[in-house]
Amino acid sequence: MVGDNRYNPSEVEKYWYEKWLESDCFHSKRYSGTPYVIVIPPPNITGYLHIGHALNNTIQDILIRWKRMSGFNALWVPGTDHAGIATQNVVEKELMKKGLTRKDLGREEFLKEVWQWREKYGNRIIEQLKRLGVSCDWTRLCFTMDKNFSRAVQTVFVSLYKKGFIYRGKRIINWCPRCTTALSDEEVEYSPYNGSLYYLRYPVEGGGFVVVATTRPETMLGDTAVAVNPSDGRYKDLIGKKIRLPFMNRLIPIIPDNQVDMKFGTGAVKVTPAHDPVDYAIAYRHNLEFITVMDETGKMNENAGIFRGIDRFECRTRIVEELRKQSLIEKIETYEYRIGRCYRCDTIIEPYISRQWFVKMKELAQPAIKVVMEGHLKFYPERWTKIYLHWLNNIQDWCISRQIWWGHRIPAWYCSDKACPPIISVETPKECSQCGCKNFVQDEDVLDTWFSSWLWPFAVFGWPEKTKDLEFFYPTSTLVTAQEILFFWVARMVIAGFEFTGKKPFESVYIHGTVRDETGRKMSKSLGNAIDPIEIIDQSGADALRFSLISLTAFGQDVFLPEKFHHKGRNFVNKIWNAYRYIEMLLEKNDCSYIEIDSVESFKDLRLGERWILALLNRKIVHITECLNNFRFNEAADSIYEFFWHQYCDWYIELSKMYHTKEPYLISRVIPVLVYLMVKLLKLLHPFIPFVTEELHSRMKKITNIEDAFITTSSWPSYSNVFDFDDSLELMDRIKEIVVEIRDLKTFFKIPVTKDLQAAYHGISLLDADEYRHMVEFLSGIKFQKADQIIKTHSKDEIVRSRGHGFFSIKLSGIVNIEAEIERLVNEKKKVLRVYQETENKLTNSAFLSNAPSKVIERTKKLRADLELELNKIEKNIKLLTGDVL
RNA sequence: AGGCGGUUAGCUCAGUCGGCAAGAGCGCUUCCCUUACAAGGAAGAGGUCGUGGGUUCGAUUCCCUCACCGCCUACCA
Repeated sequence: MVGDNRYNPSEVEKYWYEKWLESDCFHSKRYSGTPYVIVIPPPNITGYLHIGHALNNTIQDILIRWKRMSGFNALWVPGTDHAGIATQNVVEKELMKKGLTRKDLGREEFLKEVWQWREKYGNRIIEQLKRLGVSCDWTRLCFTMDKNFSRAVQTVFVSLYKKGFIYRGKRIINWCPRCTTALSDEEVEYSPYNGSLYYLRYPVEGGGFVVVATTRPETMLGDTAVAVNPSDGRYKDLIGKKIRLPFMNRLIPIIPDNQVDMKFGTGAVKVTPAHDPVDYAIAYRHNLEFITVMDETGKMNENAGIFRGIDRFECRTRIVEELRKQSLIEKIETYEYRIGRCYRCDTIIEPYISRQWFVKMKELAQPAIKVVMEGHLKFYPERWTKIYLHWLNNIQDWCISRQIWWGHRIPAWYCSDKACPPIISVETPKECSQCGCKNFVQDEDVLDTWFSSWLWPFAVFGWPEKTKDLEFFYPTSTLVTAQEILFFWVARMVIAGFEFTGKKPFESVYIHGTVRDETGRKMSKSLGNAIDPIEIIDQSGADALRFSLISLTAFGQDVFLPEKFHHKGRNFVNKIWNAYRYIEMLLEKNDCSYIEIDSVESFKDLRLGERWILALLNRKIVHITECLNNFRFNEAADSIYEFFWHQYCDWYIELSKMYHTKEPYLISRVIPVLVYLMVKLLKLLHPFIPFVTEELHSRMKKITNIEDAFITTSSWPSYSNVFDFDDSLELMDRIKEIVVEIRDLKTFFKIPVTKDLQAAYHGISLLDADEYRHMVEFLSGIKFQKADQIIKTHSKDEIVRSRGHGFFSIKLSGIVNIEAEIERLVNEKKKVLRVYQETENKLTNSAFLSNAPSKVIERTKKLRADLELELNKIEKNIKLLTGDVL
């Protein structure tokens, strides 16, 4: 026999991935057939493969392999994302080890460093993806900083600017003092924070105090007003009066504004227009002064008076101390609130006023809303539709400039000498049309990484050029992604799709759940709770990882992974491996070197076992295909698992052992059917566990007439009329029932397996047929004789059982524990009686009879009949055992 | 504050249109190293389907209430 009894994935996986690549198995055809296209959510070049990637990419791979086998011209475009802030952070950290900052190097040198880093590590995650077995077309590997991609980004910027959708303005934005850059609203993550609410006493000019509550006392240095609600009786008289701001000695007005919540704090709020979005809005309405009191690193600046040069949090402490000394602290309450942090470095965000570039989103968003409203772009699960629409309907302007160096530099040019309006163009301008000067400086800032990612579905095909690829492969088919980037990426891609190509970028979006640990936390490196997929692949193989992950992830539901989750797939793959070994062994034993599958001859004059398993295969093919059509991956995976293990292996393979070596039926029918099933099952399994199926397919090729060079480029199984053996399904179920009943009886009475048992049956007409009786005898390990008299001649060493279909008895030479059997029967009777009663109630209920569909009534009637029969038999059995004669 | 998801076996979870004698994997119990597989086989135990109502002939499933867990949005300083 070939191979170890344990499947060893490591060599197999390496071998086949190389083979697939060598043979261009994952290439799409230019340009024929019906395209099915997926673009990968490009992983960040600084990233390592985590379990979330594994799930995301396994799903895509299942879809693409399934579609490829189903005859589509399947294309999966891979790529990576330059991840501006993250990558810059990584490289800066490297520099720091040498005691250098990016500023020491200067922009140009620093970018060289980053490019070098990316050459060295940028494809690390791609290599990890390959280990997962993903079938991307690697000849199309894209990067968001590729030349053509840059061109797409610049083109988009210019186009939007010309249409008036991009503007530059001084606004309050989210500022990360560590990354020293602006962030968009989406790049800020909020989390609970145990802080304090400080009640500050502001002296009113002319006597008295107003108490204001704040969580950030240090911002008081930039206060330019105190606001109260105009309908707040407490403060009516104060409106229009002035406050002398502590430390700054500045007079600031008390103003009325409806946005002030009377119920919160004291109902009076300090207004710091340059450091708070709400205050900014108030200030805008009241024409207040904007005073910035911090610098870009979060230190207090020259406007902070005596606190200049102190870090913002240190300043907070100092100010509170000082105010306390001056009796200007009313009280301090502990207060939990949500605080925004930088999604890249976790630093607390400072709302900060600065000049940035923005995209007006409202109008651009309209087609993206419409397409979903009209049902031309669908989300799976559907509930994301509402969340998507809610965001788009409330969309805010998008801050796209970043004060970093790594990224697409903003194509805005300023005259060196004069303050002309910026010139926006892809190329360096030659001459300013306003002042005629020829010297320009380019805007220092780069664009938000997502400002390039949102072009992904068409930029990967060469847009803005009108390429053949674009024409043929775009729009793409399905986008597979996680909920976290629905706004960041998905919604913006739809917007960009319509704005720049006039088309939706994809037909449907499947949003899978987030992978969490047992306690419900997101898996992340910083939490130290991450399961490393590469480690699992090393140990148990990519197939094991993929199958386990998919099987455990319900449609669109978050998944909580227990520690040994991957054992399910590992054990399953091992089972498949061994089933194959059995077939190979069987062929050897029977001198079969070559099996012609799909030959009409093999499917003639089949017995029950063959008819049954083929009919079941038919059903499975339909069901699994249906599941995949509906993104129900776990259901598909579990369905094949059940069929392969618990039908094919547990019953059909076992049944095949009933035949003697070289028995004609074995050779002419059983072996071909076994092989046929294996061939088809491997195909059904291939999208889920590509490696082991390819390996076994290649082995099958040597012994059968299958011609496909690779399973991955072979065809998906379909329903076959030849196997319309539906009558066999119920019949086989009954045989299985009888077998299980006998096995149970044997276990119950602790009868050794090997013991050659004589048994008799009565009233089970099924067993009158030699074929079926032999099956039961073989599978349950007893020998039958027909004996009508048995139930009348019960003796102590004979045990009688029944279930639905009659009686059988087994003659034992030893002692049987009659009491145990009686107890079991009594319990059984109770159980059956309860259900029988429920059924009876239904069927005597006229409302049920008149309202329920006839199908349900029929089913219920049949159930009642079965239960009644069973009850009778249990009772008779009890009588027999207690010695009552019938 | 609003929205969404969850609550089913000891654990992790399925369960589509309302009708099942409510399922799986792991774990557990008993037996078995029977020549595909001990990462295995056979048999079995284990559930008031979160609470309280409602609709219905019939509810794990639909509606409402509440509780707890989680997530996402939001300008309460």
